[in-house]
Amino acid sequence: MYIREKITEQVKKIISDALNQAVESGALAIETMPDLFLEIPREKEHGEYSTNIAMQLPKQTKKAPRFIAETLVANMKTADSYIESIEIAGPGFINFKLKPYWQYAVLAEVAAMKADYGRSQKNAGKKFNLEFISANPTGPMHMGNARGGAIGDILAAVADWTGYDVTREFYINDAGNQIVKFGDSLDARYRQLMGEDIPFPEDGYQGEDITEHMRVFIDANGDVHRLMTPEERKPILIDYALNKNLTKMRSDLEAYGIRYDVWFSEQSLYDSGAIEKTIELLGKGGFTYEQEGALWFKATAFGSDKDDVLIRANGLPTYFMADIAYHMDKFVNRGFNRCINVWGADHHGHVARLKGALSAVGIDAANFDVVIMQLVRLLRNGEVARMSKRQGKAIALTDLIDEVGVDATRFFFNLRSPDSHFDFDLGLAIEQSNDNPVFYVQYAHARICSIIRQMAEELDQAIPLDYSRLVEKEELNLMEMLSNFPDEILTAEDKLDPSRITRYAIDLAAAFHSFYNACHVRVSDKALMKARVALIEATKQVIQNALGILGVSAPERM
RNA sequence: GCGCCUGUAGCUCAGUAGGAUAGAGCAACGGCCUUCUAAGCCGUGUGCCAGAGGUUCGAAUCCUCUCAGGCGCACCA
Repeated sequence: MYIREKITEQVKKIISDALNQAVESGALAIETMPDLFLEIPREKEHGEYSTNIAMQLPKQTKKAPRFIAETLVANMKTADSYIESIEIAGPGFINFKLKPYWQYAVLAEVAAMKADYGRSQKNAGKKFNLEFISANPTGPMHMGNARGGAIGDILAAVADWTGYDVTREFYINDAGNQIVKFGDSLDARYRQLMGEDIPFPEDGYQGEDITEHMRVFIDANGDVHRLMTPEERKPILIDYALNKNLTKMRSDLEAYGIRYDVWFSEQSLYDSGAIEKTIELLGKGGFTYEQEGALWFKATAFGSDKDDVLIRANGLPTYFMADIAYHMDKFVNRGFNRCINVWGADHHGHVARLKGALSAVGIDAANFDVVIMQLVRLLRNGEVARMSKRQGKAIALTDLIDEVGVDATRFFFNLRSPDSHFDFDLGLAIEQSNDNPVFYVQYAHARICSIIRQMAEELDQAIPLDYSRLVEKEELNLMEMLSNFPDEILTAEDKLDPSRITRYAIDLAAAFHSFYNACHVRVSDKALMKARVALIEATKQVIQNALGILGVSAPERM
């Protein structure tokens, strides 16, 4: 258990013991114990911890908040604890001031745990599935996928650090209508390249990549497919181009620092019979009915405002149907305890009905959550530009990474919480990449590395390491920041908000830069120097760990 | 019409399990390199927290309504 958590538990116990004591002695009459919530006050004068419990009890106890607070404080036993003093303030806050230098413990913790500092066992033994991006495999990925990629990959890392056994998963939409369209587009380009004068389908994929696929295909295969009927040829073209696209996606994503554990094919749900099984299960539960030749799901029974089609009148299952089977596979066949998907805001309408359907097949929908990420709006010179994959006007993910860099791209797209809407001006991003906050954090790391390199020879091994030499407020503040890291990860997981880690990294870097300017490491007092080297080494380690979660490099020189 | 997200400093955003005086970065201005990386630090100013009601000892945070922007509301995915 980390120092911060240890102290929090201790303070909570002291409060609840005091409360019990007060009740037993008859000083306070309480029927239901209130939830104990400790907060870390914004103002340092209010101590390290504060509780508002006395202000939650007047109704039950029929006593004034100040009186309750005084009674509680009188019952608190703080001997052998981290608490230095307790104070009642304002309308009835109880503020706890910790004994000086409790922060030193964190330096030993970081030194001991190193690259694992910040990890916890909270979710040990549980399987976590994170599905993200899952872009249509009908063309190259665009800039919009960059945000989902950063959010998903980093949230997966966060979950991993809380003890989960994490699987990163890409759902390949290789079935359904868009594949039909894909085939039509490929076939049209094929025939055009073969010299036929035929029109391109109106709603086809107009991107240059489709034509390029067919050009390469023809180079390799000549005209052996020319005399086939389109119906014979399309599956061959689709298979060819889909494989090409998936290979490209895989390598593009690896270049973006994302490696998936599972690439899950939608088509496999049809092939394995998973879809039929799910239909049967839903039917048995009485959640389906037929109408106008289609099979419907009673989504209204789960709070939706209308029912949804599972099987179309033409006999083909909908995407929704496949998605139910897909998530059943995750929970039931593969035994995941928790499944999270990252979806763009344009799919949010799908969440409620999928949760409903999962409940219908007996899955606890509370273990399934969707992080809805607001869409990135692309600006060009301050004007809104539409992104459309079908028209091939999107900015490719690879171009973005080439121009802005992997580190800056991942950092930038994980800087704001997923539900913030944000505008992305490509010109501005490239221009700004020089004072992108990612460099601020990396710079702190490089600075530390530089100092450590130079201190290596000057350190006196004979002098014992004595943390108590660290008393400056910048030093104490830095240690406090380090002690908050484990909790920051837990909160990020709990709130499904990986952007907290990015902002933590910035705050930590800021605490270091302040320290750097206030305190020199190279000082004539060798014992002080040694203690400060220990402090910056711990800082370096935590920056590394944080950047590691973000998938951003921690350069030793800049 | 219905639903989801958002509205906080000039700009981009934190803060939203209710808490004490609402915070950062950018931009502006003024300082700091004859010992460790100035991609840095220190300082100065700015807010009807979109608006109106309500709940509460206490509301940026919870509830209701209104306004504004984004996104949905298919036998597309």
